[in-house]
Amino acid sequence: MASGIVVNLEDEGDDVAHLLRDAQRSLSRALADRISSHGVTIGQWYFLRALWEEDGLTQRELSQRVGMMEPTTVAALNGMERRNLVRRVRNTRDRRKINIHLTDKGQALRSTLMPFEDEVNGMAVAGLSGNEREALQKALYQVVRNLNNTKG
Amino acid sequence: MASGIVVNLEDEGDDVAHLLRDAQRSLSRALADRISSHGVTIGQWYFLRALWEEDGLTQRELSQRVGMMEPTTVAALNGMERRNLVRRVRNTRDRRKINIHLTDKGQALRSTLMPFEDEVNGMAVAGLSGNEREALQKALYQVVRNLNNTKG
DNA sequence: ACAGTCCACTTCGCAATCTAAGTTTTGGCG
DNA sequence: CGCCAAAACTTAGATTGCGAAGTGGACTGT
Repeated sequence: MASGIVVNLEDEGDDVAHLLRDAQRSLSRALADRISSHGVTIGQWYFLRALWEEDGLTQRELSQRVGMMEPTTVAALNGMERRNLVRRVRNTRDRRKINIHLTDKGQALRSTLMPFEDEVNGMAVAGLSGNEREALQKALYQVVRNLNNTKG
Repeated sequence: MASGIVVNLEDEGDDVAHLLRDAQRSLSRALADRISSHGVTIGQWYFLRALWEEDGLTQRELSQRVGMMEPTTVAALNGMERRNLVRRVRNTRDRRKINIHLTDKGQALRSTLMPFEDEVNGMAVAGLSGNEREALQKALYQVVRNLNNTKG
C-alpha cells in the first residue's frame, strides 16, 4: 500500500515536482495493482498498448512511441517474450531490425486490460469538472512541452 | 536525451496516466541533469530535502515524509553515507532506531541545489497564468487523494 | 522473568529505467 | 571488392522503487 504520501499545498509554492511525482506514482501503482494479476507488469503495459495500436513495430520504433530508451525496451521485451505475449521476428530485408509481433495471448489481453485503464483514469479525475479535467490535461501538456523544448 | 515523448491530446480522452507520466519524467530529468554534476542523484535529492527541513529524523520518519518504502530509504541512505552527505547515529534511548544527520557537506548543498528546484519548477509552469498554476496544483492534489483514499 | 508480540531496520530478489560501451548488419565510397 | 561509418540491437552496471522475509531490540501480560 502506498502509505504516507503527504502533500502540503501551503508550504510549497510552485512545487509542481513533488505533486507530479506523487500523482504519477499513485496512478501508476493503481494501474499496476490491477494488471499484475493478469501477469502483466506496468512496464510491459506501455509496450503492449503501443503494439495494440500498431503491431509489428521494430524495437527502435517501439522505444520512440513509448518514450523509453532502447535498453529499457529490450528488458521489457525479454519479459514479454518469456511470458509469451510477443514474438521477436528478425526482418529479412534488413537483418539489423527486429519486428515485434503480438501473440494471440498478447492480443487477447487488450479487451481484458483496457477497462482497467479507463477505471483508473476515471478514479484519478473523480470530483473534477469537465473544465477542470481539460485544464489539467492542457496544463500537463504544456509542462511537457516547456521542459522538452528547452532541453540542453 | 529525452527523445520522443509524444503526447496527443486528441486521441486519448481522459488519459491522465500518460500525460502525468510524461510530465513527471520530463521534470525529474530536468532536475536530475542539474544536480547530478554536484554528485547528488535524483533519489537522494528527496531525502536531502526532507533533512534540510528537519535534521535527525529516523529512517522510518524519513520514509514517511518522502513517501518511499523503507528498503528504498535504506538504499538511498547507503549511497548518501558513502558520499558523506549524511551520518547514521544509533539512538541510545531506543536502540532499534537510527537517526540520520546531515554532514557539513550535506548541509552545505542546500544553498547550492535549492535554486535548481526553483529554476525547474519555473520552467515547468512557464506560460501558465497564476490561476492555471493554482488549478494545476489543486487538480494534482485531488488526483493523489482520489487514488490513495480508495485503495484496496 | 519470560513468552509473545510489535517495532525499526536490513537483506533479498525483482522490475523499471538510464548511460556507456559493446556486436552485428548495412550501405556508401574509393 | 574492401573499408569505414552509421544503424539496430544487446550487454553491463548503476539507481530507483517495491514486497516479503529476516534480525535484533522493546514492551506487555501473566
